[in-house]
Amino acid sequence: MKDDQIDAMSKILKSMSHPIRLKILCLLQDKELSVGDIRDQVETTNANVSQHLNILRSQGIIDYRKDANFIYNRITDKRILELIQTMRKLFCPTFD
Amino acid sequence: MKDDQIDAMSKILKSMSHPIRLKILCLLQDKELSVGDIRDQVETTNANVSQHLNILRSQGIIDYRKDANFIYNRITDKRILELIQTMRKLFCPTFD
DNA sequence: TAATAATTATATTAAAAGCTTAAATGCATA
DNA sequence: TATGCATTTAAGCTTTTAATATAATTATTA
Repeated sequence: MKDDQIDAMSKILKSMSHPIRLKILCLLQDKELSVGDIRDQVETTNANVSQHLNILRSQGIIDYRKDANFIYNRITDKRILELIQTMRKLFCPTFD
Repeated sequence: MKDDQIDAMSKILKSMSHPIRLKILCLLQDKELSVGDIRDQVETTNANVSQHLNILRSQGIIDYRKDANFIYNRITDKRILELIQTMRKLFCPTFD
């Protein structure tokens, strides 16, 4: 277990450890969503969602595609998909 | 996905997201260790290790047993064991 | 050009995270 | 009981950075 692996993993965990960002990641498990979609489910402002998305983007966790003046976000890193699924299985028994 | 489940999970992630604490959890995967053992592997002071252990204890992630004037720490929560194993599998390919 | 979606820039506030140092506790043994 | 070792706790300090609000800006469409 190398120290730089530890460091890399803790950065990822840290970026996932904010309630809003974790919720965003859960929402993006099975679909892509626009910033506005996310803002509706996570109750906050557009700018705030955008700022949180930037943090996740800078970690390479999520990506986006542009369509008209909408930005659709999705999880790029398959490892993150699996990690979140494991977490839901472990910590959210009923899985909803 | 309930909001309080999200909150609970983000607290756990946050407590795991410090390099020293994550390293401690990795070290405790397959064995129990005293505070001094941990201090040797994570290079810092006794007091600092103790403080990090307290954070993990307060989340119910680790537990300890006392033997003479040594305190042996171990991971109590089996979910944490599985979560870390998943993370190592995903993010540390060579798995060492 | 007007309207909508999203980003960026800026600032502010708070807080809180992390570490160091030193003192205190607990246990064992001489 | 006195000493030494392992650990914890307390206090303080520094820094930083985290999170959000607000307002301005970009980009796209119509």
